[in-house]
Amino acid sequence: MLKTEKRDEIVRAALETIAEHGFHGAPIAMIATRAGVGAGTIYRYFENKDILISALYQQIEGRLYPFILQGYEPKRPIRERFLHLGKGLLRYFLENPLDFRYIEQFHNSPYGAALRRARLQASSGNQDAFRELFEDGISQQVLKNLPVTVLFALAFGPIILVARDQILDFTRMDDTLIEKTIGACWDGIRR
Amino acid sequence: MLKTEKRDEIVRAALETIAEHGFHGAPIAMIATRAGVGAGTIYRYFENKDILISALYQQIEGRLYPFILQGYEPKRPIRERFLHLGKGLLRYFLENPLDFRYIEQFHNSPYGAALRRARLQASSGNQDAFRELFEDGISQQVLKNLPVTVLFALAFGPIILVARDQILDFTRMDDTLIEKTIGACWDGIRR
DNA sequence: TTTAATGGAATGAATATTCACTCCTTTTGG
DNA sequence: CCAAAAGGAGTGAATATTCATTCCATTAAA
Repeated sequence: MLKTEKRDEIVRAALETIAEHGFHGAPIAMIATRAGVGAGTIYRYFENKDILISALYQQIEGRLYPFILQGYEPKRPIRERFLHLGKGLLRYFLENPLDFRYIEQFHNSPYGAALRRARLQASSGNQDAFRELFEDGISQQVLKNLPVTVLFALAFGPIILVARDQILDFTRMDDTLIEKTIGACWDGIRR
Repeated sequence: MLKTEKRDEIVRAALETIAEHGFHGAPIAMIATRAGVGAGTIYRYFENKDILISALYQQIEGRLYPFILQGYEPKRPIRERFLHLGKGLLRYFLENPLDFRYIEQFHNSPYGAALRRARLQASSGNQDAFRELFEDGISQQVLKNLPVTVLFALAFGPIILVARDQILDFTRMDDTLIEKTIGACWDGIRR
């Protein structure tokens, strides 16, 4: 097996295990077994578990943002841009439940809080699409005049809950329902 | 110290510790110290850690629902009822950050999923206020015709994110802002 | 043959849980 | 009314388990 393949196997196994059982139900030994690799081998690729966890998060972001921004046109009207981003995000979550679960775990842990705090300072360059959209929308008087954090919450809160529900098998979202849901989010933020 | 006081001390210490550090950053020994109690004592009141965790969750629900339902009038119009419940919920979360953090921890763990799954079967008698409200609203054509799970998401998703933001010190919500936020949630669910 | 990579047993730290004992309150017997 | 005994809550050191991480004998690559 090539070196990069082995690394990928480890990352994949870590994603699966952690998404399914949480950080604390995912011992290194279990990840190693699932990756078909010795426990010690993991430490040849990642200094320690924390670093593996952070690297995995970054890797997921590296898939998520390009997916959402595919075909995104920053010059179009606010509404259209919002629907694009919102639907993209929800679709990504629904199609990649492991990534979604992992992101949730991450954000509900000290890692996540630290990350967000860091990003409040220097904007990270990817979430900026959203921030910019909201700021544009406010100044054009298309969106409600609320703090950006609140607009974020109105837009993404429902997406997160809906995704969680589907993954736990409490709902099944089809394309029409996705459309309607993001439309409803729009109703929440628009003026 | 009376027996019930001691039990209360244990529960209080567990809430503090878990809300602050998560389930796994809250060893029994730490909870015991904070409660001013021997580690073994906890096991006189709770069979094991899992049972303590569940009991604590139920206790929080036992405070939350009465708070929200205070002054709630099931005969009033849908909109009014929704604003009442929504504002009540958000206020409770903002005023009781430990409870909120705990609830979040709980729902993002296997405990939470299991609980919700159980409740889908036999409706639990307290969340029913919300379910009833949404079902009424749909049949009266006041609310969007969407699955109840989606309406839940639209209504509570933003509340949860906004509460989390304030607790992590990313926003500060005052009364006006609470009002506007719940109003925006209403815009999301109304037809 | 030499070097690097690998696997997985060994290690030690952290943890939940148990249990033998202490101490105080209540009950009993005189 | 008092002293002795019983009951049971409380304790925290001891135990058993679970982990992340390290180490080194073995294997593969060069």
